[in-house]
Amino acid sequence: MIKNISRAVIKRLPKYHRYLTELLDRDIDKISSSELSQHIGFTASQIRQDFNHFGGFGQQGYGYNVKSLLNEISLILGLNKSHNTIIIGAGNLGHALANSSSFNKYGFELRALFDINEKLIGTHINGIEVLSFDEISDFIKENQIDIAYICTAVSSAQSVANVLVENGIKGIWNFALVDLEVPKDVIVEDVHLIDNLCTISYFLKN
Amino acid sequence: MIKNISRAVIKRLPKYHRYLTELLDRDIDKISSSELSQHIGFTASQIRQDFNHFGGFGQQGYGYNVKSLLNEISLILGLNKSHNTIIIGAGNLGHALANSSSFNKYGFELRALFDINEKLIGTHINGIEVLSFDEISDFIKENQIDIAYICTAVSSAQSVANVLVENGIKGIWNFALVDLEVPKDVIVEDVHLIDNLCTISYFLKN
DNA sequence: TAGATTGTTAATCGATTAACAATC
DNA sequence: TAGATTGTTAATCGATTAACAATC
Repeated sequence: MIKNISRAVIKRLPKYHRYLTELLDRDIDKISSSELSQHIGFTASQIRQDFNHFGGFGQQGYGYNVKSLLNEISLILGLNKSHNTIIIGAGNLGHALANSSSFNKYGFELRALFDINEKLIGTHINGIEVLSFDEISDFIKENQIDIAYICTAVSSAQSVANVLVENGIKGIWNFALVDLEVPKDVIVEDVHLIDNLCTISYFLKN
Repeated sequence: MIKNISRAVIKRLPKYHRYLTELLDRDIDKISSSELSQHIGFTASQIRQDFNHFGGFGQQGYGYNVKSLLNEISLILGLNKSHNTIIIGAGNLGHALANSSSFNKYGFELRALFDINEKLIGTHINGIEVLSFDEISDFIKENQIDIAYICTAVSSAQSVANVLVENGIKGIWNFALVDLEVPKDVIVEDVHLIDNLCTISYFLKN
């Protein structure tokens, strides 16, 4: 994809993906932008614009073929191939993420967890081993890891990120409440959960 | 607040809050929009616009007083008073959220977890009891619960939401991968974690 | 008073929506 | 061919940025 697609568009793609998967499961093979609009909540116009950023996937007078549209969106999102992932920090959150089955369905395959706590090292979570953080460099290289989830305390998140970057990790999913500094070719997605609660709190008042 | 403030503005407030708290901890009592801009990454112009949606908190020629600005933002977000919360679903994710200490710091106080699994009922997580889902109506009324976190499977999320709504809950933090249908006076914030991974996957390709 | 920085208006930019010609 | 619905251009809307007068 050479064109610069806005982040807003990209953020809508997973929702399309999810709903189209559901349609496919229900053996529905055709959908129009207006039908999609009713179910998904975006306007039909926006839906057509979104798809046309990547080329026309539909057919005039007919609509979109569910299977091929889903396939195109999977390709755009890079979900056609699987990703090897690791978790750094095997605390409660690391545990929860390691146990999440839905990531596997999308091809995000957890290869290891890492921690510095001796008591955790060597244990298994959902069949995946917790390794010593000291081994992370070798592990990343040997296992072609694409994406790392940072589930550590705030105090160690940046130094963990540095190690990840040094070892060539290009995708970081950061759960620590800190803005990581990384080279700009490294993708960081932050999940600052407390921000969500603040939003709820704001709207409860209003 | 009568004016309709855009969601984009609200979503930036927690970041201001976080950075101002840090400044306060470092005993810095004054900051200008341009200094704030350097640290936080938004433009100085946007920062001033953001604050002026709620009234002028600064002083010309001086800047903003950290303490009073932080106080104003706390008030806007409704963080001056605490919120009673509950978690529905005491699985891995429920566990992780129950153990998160940062929510307490912002005044979100967990009062109970609920589950239907007999083995979990009666146990404690981080000192908070897991109760039977059957008791939820009484509990919500007796404990003035404001916000509920849905950490159940997709299949039960909507029915859980229905029960919450019936019992007057106005704020729902939904971790299940489903779009809940609720009356429009109920605030729902979704955390669809897989969407984040899809975004990372997209940008890794590009 | 002079310098600094806000508050606020105007200009720009980008995203969404509307409209309709193209075409299946 | 007639009807339906896309692809695409144009219009609108909203959010961000720039500029500067107000004022501490």
